[in-house]
Amino acid sequence: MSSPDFAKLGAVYPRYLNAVVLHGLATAQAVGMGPTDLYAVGTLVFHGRMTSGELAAKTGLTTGATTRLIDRLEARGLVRRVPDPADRRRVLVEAVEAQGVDLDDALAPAREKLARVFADCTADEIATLTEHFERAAPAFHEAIEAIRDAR
Amino acid sequence: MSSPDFAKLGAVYPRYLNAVVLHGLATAQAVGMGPTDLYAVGTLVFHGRMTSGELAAKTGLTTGATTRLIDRLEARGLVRRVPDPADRRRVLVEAVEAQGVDLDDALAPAREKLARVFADCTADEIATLTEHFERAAPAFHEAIEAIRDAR
DNA sequence: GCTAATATCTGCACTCATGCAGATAATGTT
DNA sequence: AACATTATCTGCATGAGTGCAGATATTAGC
Repeated sequence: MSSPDFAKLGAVYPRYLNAVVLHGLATAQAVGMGPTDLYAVGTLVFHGRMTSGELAAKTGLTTGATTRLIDRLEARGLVRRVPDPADRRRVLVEAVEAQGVDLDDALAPAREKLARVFADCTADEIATLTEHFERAAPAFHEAIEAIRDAR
Repeated sequence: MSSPDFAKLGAVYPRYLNAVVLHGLATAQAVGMGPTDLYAVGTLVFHGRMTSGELAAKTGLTTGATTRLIDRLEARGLVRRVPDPADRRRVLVEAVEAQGVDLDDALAPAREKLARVFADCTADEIATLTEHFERAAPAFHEAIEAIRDAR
């Protein structure tokens, strides 16, 4: 068995990440969402319910701007405000499970085209890919923390 | 050999894509770039040099707004204007190969953490992943086209 | 050569997200 | 019970990105 071909990976991977990010931006634009809104929803989906203040910290916005952010997302039905029973000053924000229909429509092409890519894979390959995705996702989130802390 | 576990993939994959997009947004924000600027640079890197008008079509902006977009990117040194020798009305825009140092810094954490993920893979796994990235990138770009055309 | 069409650029105005500062409500502290 | 602290929200102002319409330069057609 030969050693891993990291050179080829290094050539392919940046273009791949680029494509994923571009697709994310195109999707957001298609449903009329700005980058902050997209980021906030993604953060809430990943980390789960959090307070308005925590969301402000994650996004780097002031608490005032975050209030407006939540207003926008709530108006779109992407997010829900839940009063914190333990501390009635606080507002918990959570992503609504059934995301908007328009968002679903915008993601349909990617779903279809990627399903075709995955369909050609063997069971072993799917297992390899799944494990990679499982490990890479936290790595990206750690990198996000590092970027934020560096500022 | 069992059949591919698409159920698990379906559970893991959206969170992974979410993480990639979030990281892209955080990176852009860290270097003070807006979503359009990020999208434009990514498009130029992927598709290579193109005219101002073509970039306008890709981004969905008017030609006027695109002029300002190119101004911003050029001021940052991310992009270069090249006069078209065949048609002197036209301006070709191309990504500068040596991207800004600050962008490189912002990507460093991701590089490091992902290198660790890839380091644990066998040569076969790297090959599987590389092939997937190679096939998925065009799929995302096709999806982008589909989203754009649908509007 | 003259006119029409095309590509990019510029002036102006507008929208929208955001920061800032103060207001309101709730909790903790003594 | 009074006061300080904390969390979210609101009013106002600002700035960045964008559309629109017209200007300029170049090419194509007759």
